[in-house]
Parts: sequence; C-alpha cells; structure tokens
Amino acid sequence: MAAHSQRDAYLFKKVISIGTVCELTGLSERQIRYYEKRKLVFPERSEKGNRKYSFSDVETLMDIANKMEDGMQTAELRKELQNAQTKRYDNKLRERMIRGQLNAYFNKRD
Amino acid sequence: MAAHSQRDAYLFKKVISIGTVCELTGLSERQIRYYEKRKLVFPERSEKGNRKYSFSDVETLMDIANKMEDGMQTAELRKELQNAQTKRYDNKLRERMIRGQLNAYFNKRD
DNA sequence: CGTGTAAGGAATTCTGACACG
DNA sequence: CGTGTAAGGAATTCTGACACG
Repeated sequence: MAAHSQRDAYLFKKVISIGTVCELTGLSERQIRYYEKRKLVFPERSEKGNRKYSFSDVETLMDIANKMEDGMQTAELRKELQNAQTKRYDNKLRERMIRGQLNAYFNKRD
Repeated sequence: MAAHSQRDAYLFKKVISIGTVCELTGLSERQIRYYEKRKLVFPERSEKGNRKYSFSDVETLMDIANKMEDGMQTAELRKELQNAQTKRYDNKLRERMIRGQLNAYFNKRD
C-alpha cells in the first residue's frame, strides 16, 4: 500500500486545516466537506476533531474542482480517482520489477 | 535568493498553523512565537493574521529545539542559522557552476 | 533570558438542518 | 445532486502583561 519514498514525506503528511485548503483550491468549506462525504478525499483529524489535509489532498481537490466544472458527478469522479491511484501503484510495481531485473543482470545489490 | 527547484515547492509553502507546528515539534506556542521575535523563524500571516509555517520552518524549529536543549542561546542560534542558509546557497551555486562546466564539456544543453 | 500562565477578544471549525432543485 | 446559509457551541489563535530569575 504505502509505496512512497521518503522524498514524498511532505506530500502526504496531513497538516493543512480546511481554511487554508479553501485558499489553496478556491473551494468552499462546504464543498470540501461534501467531497469527503462522497469519499473523494480522506483528511485526518486532529485530537480535537479538526480536519487535516496533505498537499496531495489539495492536488486531488484541484483536480476534482476541474472535473466538477466540466459537469462530472462525484460518483464518476470516485471511479476515476481510484483508477488514477491504481495506475500509480502499477507504475511503482513495474518500476520495482524492472529495477530487480537490472540488478540481477548487473549482479548488483540495493 | 530563491534558489529552489519546483520539487521543493511543498517544502517552503507556508500552510501550517501554529497548533500543528506544536504537535510536529513538541514546542509550545509561547516558545515558537518567542523564536519568531528573536528572528529565528519567519512565518507568513493569513488574511486574518494567523501565523502560517512551512515544513522547512518546522525543520528549523526542530533544529532550534535541539540546540536550545544543549544550552545554546537564541543570539548564537541566529548566527548559526544564517550560516546554514549561506552554506546552502553556496552549495547551490557550486552545483550550478559544475553543471555549467559539464554541459560545456559535453556540449549539451538544458 | 526563556518560558509559563490567566485574560479577553476575534476568527476557525464542527455538526445537523433548512433550502433550492 | 451539489451547495449556500444561519445556528450554536467548542476549540484556536492573537496580543500584551505579570511572573520568575
């Protein structure tokens, strides 16, 4: 599942509050919470229950904003987003396999 | 001045509120604001005046926390931090010059 | 010097609901 | 379906100050 390098640490760390996400995306709080209910974004919660988003979430939300403008519905968007996730995962896997073959070929280790 | 690649965009974007910085660093709000007064960190302000920090600021603050534990004072810390900044800048410069030479040697372009 | 704390106010965020469509 | 809004409460953040040392 967690196929992220340490380089991506800041991309996925959930530290941004909803107000800042509004500024970053141009979306309203209402919209952002609604997309959560429709399972398009998954913020974490602080101890007191405040939503925390990652930069990756912000990117997803900007993508959502564009697709919604084009008339896409949340149900369809959910499928798309899952597809994107899967594709990214597949790429990681492919990468790893290729690296494995190369390492074998050149007789190298990690 | 701004010698940051696009890759670093998330590292320097000021989006984290002080409460989250407390959780991330283990410092109190009081301490974080004090280090700002002593010119060790430079948060931005939201429209309503709330402090916003970057991941880079958080790293700086963790560094500060360590040095303070070792008995270092803020005045001394300020000098150190400026030095670190300068060094980083020098490295970037050196890197760029070397790249330039290599490109000239191999007759390549960006 | 560096940090805790109580103080009072302003801004933030949360939830569930009414509304329109 | 997607989003605006008013409602009331709880948590956040801000500043300037008193305190200890």
